[in-house]
Amino acid sequence: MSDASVRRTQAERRNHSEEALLDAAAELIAERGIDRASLATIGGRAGLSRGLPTHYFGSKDSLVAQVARHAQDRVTAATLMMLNQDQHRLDELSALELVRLTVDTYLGLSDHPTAYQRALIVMWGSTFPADSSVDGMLDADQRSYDGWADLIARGQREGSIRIDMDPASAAVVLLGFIRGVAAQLFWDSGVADIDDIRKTCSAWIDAALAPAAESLGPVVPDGR
Amino acid sequence: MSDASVRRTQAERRNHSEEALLDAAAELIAERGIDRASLATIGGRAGLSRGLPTHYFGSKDSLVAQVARHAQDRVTAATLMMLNQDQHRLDELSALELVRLTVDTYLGLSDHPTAYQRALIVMWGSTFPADSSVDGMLDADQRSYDGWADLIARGQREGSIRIDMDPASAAVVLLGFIRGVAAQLFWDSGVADIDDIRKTCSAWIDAALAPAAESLGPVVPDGR
Amino acid sequence: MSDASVRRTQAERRNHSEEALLDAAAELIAERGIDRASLATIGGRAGLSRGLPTHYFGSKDSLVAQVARHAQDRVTAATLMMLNQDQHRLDELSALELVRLTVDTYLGLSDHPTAYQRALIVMWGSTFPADSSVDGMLDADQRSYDGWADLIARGQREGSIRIDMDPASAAVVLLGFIRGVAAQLFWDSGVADIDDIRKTCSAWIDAALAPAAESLGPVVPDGR
Amino acid sequence: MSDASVRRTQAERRNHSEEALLDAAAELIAERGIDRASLATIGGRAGLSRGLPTHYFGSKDSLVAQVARHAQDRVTAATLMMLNQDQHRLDELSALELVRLTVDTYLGLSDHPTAYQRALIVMWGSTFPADSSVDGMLDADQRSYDGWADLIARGQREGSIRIDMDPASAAVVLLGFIRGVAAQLFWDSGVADIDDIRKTCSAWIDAALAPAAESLGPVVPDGR
DNA sequence: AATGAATGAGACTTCATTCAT
DNA sequence: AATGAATGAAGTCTCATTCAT
Repeated sequence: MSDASVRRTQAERRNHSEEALLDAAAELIAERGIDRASLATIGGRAGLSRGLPTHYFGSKDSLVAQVARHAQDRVTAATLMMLNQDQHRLDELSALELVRLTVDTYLGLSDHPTAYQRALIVMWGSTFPADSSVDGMLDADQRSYDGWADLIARGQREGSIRIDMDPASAAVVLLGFIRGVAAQLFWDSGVADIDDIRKTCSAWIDAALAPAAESLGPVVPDGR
Repeated sequence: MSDASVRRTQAERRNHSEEALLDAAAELIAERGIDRASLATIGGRAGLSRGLPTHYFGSKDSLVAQVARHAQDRVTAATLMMLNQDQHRLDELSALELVRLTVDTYLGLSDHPTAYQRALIVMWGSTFPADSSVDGMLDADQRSYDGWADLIARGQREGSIRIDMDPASAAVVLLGFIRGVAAQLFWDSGVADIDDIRKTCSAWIDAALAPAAESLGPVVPDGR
Repeated sequence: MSDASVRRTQAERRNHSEEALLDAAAELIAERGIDRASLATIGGRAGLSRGLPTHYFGSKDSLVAQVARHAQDRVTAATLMMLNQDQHRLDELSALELVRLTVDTYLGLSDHPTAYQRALIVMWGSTFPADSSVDGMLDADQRSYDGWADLIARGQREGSIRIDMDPASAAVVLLGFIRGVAAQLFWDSGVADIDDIRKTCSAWIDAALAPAAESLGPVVPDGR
Repeated sequence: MSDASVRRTQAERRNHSEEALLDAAAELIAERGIDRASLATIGGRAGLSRGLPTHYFGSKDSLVAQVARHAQDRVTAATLMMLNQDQHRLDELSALELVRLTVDTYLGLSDHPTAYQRALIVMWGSTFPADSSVDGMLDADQRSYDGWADLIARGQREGSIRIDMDPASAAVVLLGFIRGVAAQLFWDSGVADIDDIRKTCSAWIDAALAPAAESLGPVVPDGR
């Protein structure tokens, strides 16, 4: 057994090291931000040498891009797993319920967010400067947008989501909403009760997306 | 003497230079982020010397803190001005209307955001890392929270805002929402029509905050 | 067994790999210089693994030394072959004619220099720094000097080369001349016509080495 | 007096430091070659800090380019000075005499070459790799070529240089000759007597450039 | 025998900061 | 008051080399 962990093929060693580096990178990015997470520190945190991150990933940008991809995949997977654990029959849910549950699950994860979740938000924050380009975030973003927009459009077709909204606009708002709230939650969690906030968010989403019969009519009624 | 108008006092010059440095800093932070906006570049952009930022502000952290404060003040002032321009009698508005208008105005500014607005969002993004401390952002944040929470509480008292929400939680969510959407808008503005998004946001806020009669009942109907 | 032709012995494979590595090294040295030709790149260029250069040659210095030796051998061999191809009866030529022909042949090769020729010049250039020691170049240099000095001394004895010159000095000058011109040719070949330059060089050598007086008339007499 | 050296204007300090850095760079390039002369060492050798070279020159390439320019200027100036010291009336010399004297003077300098002279040769050697670009060497080269070609053409017009040579080709060969011999001299000076070599070179140049026939007799006529 | 994983020294560069002018 | 010269820490990246497989 101990043999197995000591004697490994080179491929195994490589895989293990890469994984360790990605994990360490995510942790340090979550802690310090991209710029202040140095490659040397990442190598050290992974229990490896200073030079290995560059050696494997070629450049910091490239490593960061990999972290972004990895993080996205992990978070998506985690969300899906949580959804399934909640014993919902996913295929029976309406699009609206799916949206609400996904967001709720995601924010629920935020209670004890993984390094990758935090890293993802931190990396999002790093894209705010106009000249900044966090490689790999654009792709990921686009995928997210499209996913949400599709889901919303589906909801509109099946009647679970109000139709007086452009799916694209709604996706932008929704994504901003989720990320913005998550960002607040991760770091100001002292400020307010997290379950309270989850409930509030669920209610918001319902109120905002549900076809809402008569409630929406008067919302922006006579004014603007 | 007639000199007075030409030769400004040292205090005036100092004021002017400080202002120029803050402007330049905001611009560069908006463009590159805090870490990549160097003091030398800031001095240069302001048309002043390389050493002046340190000379005036003592340290980069301190300069950044000043930018944060300055930015917050400016953005608040700009929002107020826009609100007044729209010839509303502010004191006649309900708290809900005030929230909606403020957000709408703020996002409207986002169409052509000033350097300070963008800098503010960028600096917000810089606070995401767990260990990060952008001096001056915490204060500002707290002030914002409190302001929104107060406004919401007032709305609840006067009946324009639903009462089944903790004002503190709602403030967190609201602030996350506004900032998150603004962040998306600044950099993905190509993605969707900005007016569409403003409308969507207004509708969301109404839906989320309005007392909403019967709409809330069935939202989270059977359980949670 | 029939295997013999397909399965080469290990010795053969080793030979082949070593050759491939030397070739690749020469190419990369010619392209980038010694310092910037990395062992990994050399392995890759040879179609072999990254670790093989060190494995075979022990160290970079050692590999470079081998390249130097190899290059010298190759270039000498190529020059001899060209001389023979030109169907001269080498043993009938005077020492002066031999010098002239050798130089001319060498510069003729420079029209389409091999990687080894270029590498040799590049390595020569790398010896210019005072502290530099390109292993193996010193030996090679000494051999070259001696060869030229011997040839010149022979010419002086047989009367084809003027006697008011120290053979050693003349060898230094001659070698500097050839290499310097070759270096110019390889990289500034656009500057002037290569055949023109060859002719000029031949004339120079004749003028410089021939026993004066009547020597210049017949130097480039009837032919070339 | 000591005051003067301690209290200097900033411009003086800057100038002094720049000069010191260029000198140190030339020395170290001459000793180790461009690649192995590190900026840190250059700063140290100049009695200044590690970071200053980049701080002033922006990049190593840029520093090297400045060294090249500086070196060329210095060497040219030194050669001219030597020529003048030799109490020749420069304007009375024929072009051929000028060529011979210049080369001779230059090689004479090579007895105790300055750091800049050696650096220049080393940098020339660094241009041999095909992909190499030592910024500023190309310009310098072109200027040298043109200068020599002009001088040769003038000699051909005035009759002191043989006309059966393309000035451009002759310039290439001449430059290769000088540099090649200088390269040999700097580092193999043990090999042969330097005065012998100078004489040999002078004789070569005369033999090669003089208008043939009767020219060779008197070339090294009365002594040297 | 051969591969390539891993290390760590050393290079260039950026930049906040200190200090002389 | 203001400038900018100078420093040195820290970061990214390259690469020869060592070592396990």
